[in-house]
Parts: sequence; C-alpha cells; structure tokens
Amino acid sequence: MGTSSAGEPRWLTTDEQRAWRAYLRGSRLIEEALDKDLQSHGVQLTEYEIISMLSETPRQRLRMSTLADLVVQSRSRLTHTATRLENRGWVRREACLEDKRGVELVLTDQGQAAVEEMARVHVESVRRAVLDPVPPELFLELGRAMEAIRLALAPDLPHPAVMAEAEDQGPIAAEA
Amino acid sequence: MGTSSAGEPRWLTTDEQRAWRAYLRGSRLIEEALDKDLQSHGVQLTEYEIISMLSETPRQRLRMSTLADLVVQSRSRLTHTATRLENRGWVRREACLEDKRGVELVLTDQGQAAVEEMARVHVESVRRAVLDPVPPELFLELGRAMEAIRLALAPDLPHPAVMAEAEDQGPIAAEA
DNA sequence: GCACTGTGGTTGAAATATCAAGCACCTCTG
DNA sequence: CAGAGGTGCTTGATATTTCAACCACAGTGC
Repeated sequence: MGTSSAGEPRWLTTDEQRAWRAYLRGSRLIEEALDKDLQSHGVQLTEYEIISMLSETPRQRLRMSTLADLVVQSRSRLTHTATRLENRGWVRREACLEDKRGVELVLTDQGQAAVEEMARVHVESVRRAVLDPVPPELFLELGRAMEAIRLALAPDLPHPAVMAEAEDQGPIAAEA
Repeated sequence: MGTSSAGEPRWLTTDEQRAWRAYLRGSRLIEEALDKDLQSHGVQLTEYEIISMLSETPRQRLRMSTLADLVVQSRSRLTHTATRLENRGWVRREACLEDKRGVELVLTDQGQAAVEEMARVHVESVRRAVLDPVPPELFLELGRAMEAIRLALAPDLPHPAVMAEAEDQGPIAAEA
C-alpha cells in the first residue's frame, strides 16, 4: 500500500486515443480562436463569459460564488477578475441583503453596452470556429456528450438559466 | 464603415446555444478534473502533454516549434515551461544539427520514467472524467466533431503521430 | 559576399492565475 | 448566548502566462 500502484490501468484503445487527442487539440484551438477575436475588444474569453452570464440573469446580478460555479472558475480567480472588470466600470459590487457575507456582482449600464457590442463579434466567432465546421446534427451530439460529462463531474452545478426565449433573439443572447 | 457594425449577426438558436454552453462548461470541467489529478504528481496538464508527446515520438525528441504547434501553446510559453521541466531533469535541450537556429527538446530517462508513472494515473483520470460518462459511440462522434474543428482552425498542423500500434498498449500510450 | 526579409527561439517585464491564509458572518449545538 | 465549525469572499505572496522586443541564423536576390 505504499506508492499507489494498482494493476495495469485500462489503457485507451487506438480509437479512443485518437478521439481523445482530437478533443484535446480541438478544445485548445477553440479557446485560442475565440480568445483572439475578443482580444481585439480588450477582453479575454473568461472575462466575457462573466459579464455575459450577468447580462442574461434577471436583474443582471449574481452572487460571487454562484457565478464562479457557473463559469467554472475558482472563487479567488473570480475575485481578482471582478476587480479588474470593476475598474473598467463594467461591473459593480453590491452588498447582499439576506447574507451579509455575500457580495453580488452587478453589470453596469456601461457593462451591458459592452457585452452587447462584443456579443456581435463573439457570435460570429463561435460560428466560424465551431458551428460552421461541424454538421448541425453532429454539433448537437457534441453538446449531449458534454452535458453527460458535466453531469458526471459536477452533478449539482447551478443551471445556466438558458432562457428558452425566442430563436431569433436580440443582444440578450450574449453568451454566443 | 466606421465602427465595424455589420448587419444583425447570425444569433444562435436555442439548441445551438444550449449545446455551446454545455461545451464551454464541460471543457472547463474536464481541464479542471484532469489537472487536479495530475497536481498530486506535481505537474500541470499542459506540462504532462509536453512530456507525453515527447515520449511517443521516435527518438523522444521534437523541435520546439513543432512541439508548440502540437500542444497548441505559444512558443514563448513552451520556452518557459521547457525550462521548468529541464530544471526537474525531465527534459534536456539539444542543438539542432541541420538548422542551427533550432533546438530540440529531448525527454531524459528520468522524464520517461516520470511519464510512464503519471500515465497510469492520467489514463484512469481520463476514463473517469470523459470516457465513462459518455457512451462509446457518442464519444467517437465527439472526436469526429473536434477533428472537423481542428481541420477548420488549423488545417496544416503537424500530425500527432498517433502510432497505429496495438490496441492494448503499454506505457507508450502515455497521452491518455 | 552583402543586404534584406523571414523563421526559430529566447528574454524580461507586465499581466494574470494559483495557493494558502485570513476576516466576517452564518448556523448549529448545547 | 457562547462556542465550534462552516461558508463567502478577499488578500498578498508566489507561480505561470503573455506580450513586446530581441538575437542568431536561414533563404533570397543582387
């Protein structure tokens, strides 16, 4: 029971390996592409995800920790990033009424405007990098696969509050 | 033609949006999970990718820029990371004969040993986080989707040299 | 051979992320 | 209500990443 050395691991088959590799590289390329496109507007993808998430929420506000879970970032990281966004005037911190420990991050009007503008760029970016190259049905499969993974890794993550609104939505559909 | 404001962007449909969100969150969760498991061995996923890639290459060596492309990292980043790995004695730099500008990163015996040990952990990690939660056929679909994306974003990226060896491979099948 | 331009890789400083405490408040128990 | 232990968020130090030069060499045209 010394250095955990269980029996032979369940190595991947050639197919599995190929698919896994494709995933790993693809996911990095996607991040790279989306990030680069947003850079031109002075934000990183992770920053955009934050304000975008806020913009879709009922009163454009979310508790820090909820938001951290939604975008899969550490609380510490979110704190630092929020401070940066605050300095740009895109978000503002508000004390939480019910729970005095809590802090709500609120999107400012300026922030809302920024998101709306960037959303236009970002959605094209997503289409070019991800949607266009993949046949529609296959893309939905991909979504299902990822949903299964999410379910396994973080069963009780708060829901993204995907508004089931219209299909031809306006700027509110900012996250993509 | 002032502030690039083309017509209405092609917003995502509800389904597309849902799938895209699932992807984004899932991919972050995967990274988080794999990274955490490797942390216990003192490496990050991105570091592991590097030495793993080296271990699968003919003479356990690759040019810096080729390697950078393979793992989708900036050259600068690879330079820094390579230095760190070098300090741990896992890789060594060697001058390139044909091209005197070039540098080859070579996996040391110590590095090889490290990869082989970590591979055992990592492969289980990948199974738990990704393979197990997704039905086999769906996972292959995911691989196909990502391959299509790779083709669109980086058509002429060097090939990962996935050795078409046996299916029940030993430690060489390190990347997963 | 000498410029000129491009590529491969590195460097150091600035930006960002991680990690380990820490503080303030909440909740539960007695 | 005191105290113990937990949660929410922040802080500051450290580690990593990015960004903008930079140097050395390769390739091309003269």
